[in-house]
Amino acid sequence: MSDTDPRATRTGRPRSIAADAAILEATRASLVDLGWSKLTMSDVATRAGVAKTTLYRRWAGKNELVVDAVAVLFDELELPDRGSLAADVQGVVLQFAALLERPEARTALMAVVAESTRDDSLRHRIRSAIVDRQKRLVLLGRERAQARGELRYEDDASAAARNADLIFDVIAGAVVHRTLVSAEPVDTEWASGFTSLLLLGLAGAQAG
Amino acid sequence: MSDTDPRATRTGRPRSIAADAAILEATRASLVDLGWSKLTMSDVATRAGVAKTTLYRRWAGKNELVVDAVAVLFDELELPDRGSLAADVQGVVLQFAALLERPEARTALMAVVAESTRDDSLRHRIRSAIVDRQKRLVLLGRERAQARGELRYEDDASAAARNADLIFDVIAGAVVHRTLVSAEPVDTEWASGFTSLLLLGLAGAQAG
DNA sequence: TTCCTTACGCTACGACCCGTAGCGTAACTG
DNA sequence: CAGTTACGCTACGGGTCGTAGCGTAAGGAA
Repeated sequence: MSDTDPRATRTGRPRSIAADAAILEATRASLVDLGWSKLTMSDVATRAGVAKTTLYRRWAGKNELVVDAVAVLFDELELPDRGSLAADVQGVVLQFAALLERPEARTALMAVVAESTRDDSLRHRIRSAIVDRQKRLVLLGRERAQARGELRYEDDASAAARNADLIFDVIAGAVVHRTLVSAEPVDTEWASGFTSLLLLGLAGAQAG
Repeated sequence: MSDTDPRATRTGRPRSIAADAAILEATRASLVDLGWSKLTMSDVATRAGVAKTTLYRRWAGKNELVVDAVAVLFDELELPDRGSLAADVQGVVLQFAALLERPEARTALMAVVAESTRDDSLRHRIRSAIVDRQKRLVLLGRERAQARGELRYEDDASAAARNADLIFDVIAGAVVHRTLVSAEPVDTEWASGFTSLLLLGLAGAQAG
């Protein structure tokens, strides 16, 4: 979570896992109250009832701390089988949108992505802690659609992977852009319009 | 640009427009060298050969300054008629992607969007300075496609507006997400795959 | 238990940036 | 000319950063 994690039987006093939980919780609370830019390490430490030095012993800085604090929110994402590809897409869109409604996610997500443009290790951390958690849903949804006969099984494995990446960027990108850039709500109506656009395409959606 | 702009014949020494240009140029340079998080007002002032107080006389802070500094990059966006809707979409995707290749845009865009989640006035500034510049292209592209007969003219004006907004979020969102979150290049191949997905839909693109 | 090792809380610190006030000077208007 | 506004410069209090140093707490090993 915080550092290299050699769970080998180490000697000495172990790190308090209660402190870990308290710090991440305090980080989310601080994000809600202050937002990304005004969040400070001192404030988080105070809220968590922990010394500031303890934070720096576990996280390199604000970026890494916030990524870990927000990552757990993405564990909530699920993809129950709603019976059809369209229903599954719409469901995941609304679920992701609900996540972006949370102020701690809104203010933190774009900020850490912005930082990651100049920090490779941060980008990898975001990928494994957040992005991969979302991409699972795309792969799962495709499998189901293929099993239902709604999508073909693809021959070329690398082409299939590229396609999954494409669809992931389209879905996640559209929801994020709608929510944070256009600052308009992702309601059922929008999700339904987006779904039919994704499934039928521009001309097809207009006809149907 | 910087403030309320009552171009009424004002008395006193006028603001140096040369300083404006130097400041915005210095801001972009500082973004390239330092990135968003390490950019400081003092640094920009020094680069521009201007007193720090001059910056604060024109911009409320780092957020507003960077938005204005980056906004001009979006003036480059154009939509030459490439003969078909598909070609126009692919063209605008590649053009937007090229813009996001510039380090000053990469590091600044997501950062100011993140800040805008807690600052309404900043959000409005981004909308008028950046977002609207992009949305023009969508409207223009749709007009052309309708003139070509590739898309229907829509009866309901509000539904048409919602549809344009949807398409805008899908295109811009996908490119941004691919570039900054997935951190993969938007090359001709990806743009072509995205275009056929957008036009034909999931099933259609797979068949074709 | 006693030693060894590591984590913790606390304090203090230099470095840096923020945003503003105050001043004298420069530039333009009527 | 006088009046008005912008500019450069300096200085300041307030805040955050990230680290060092210390004594203490909590585990494992002999």
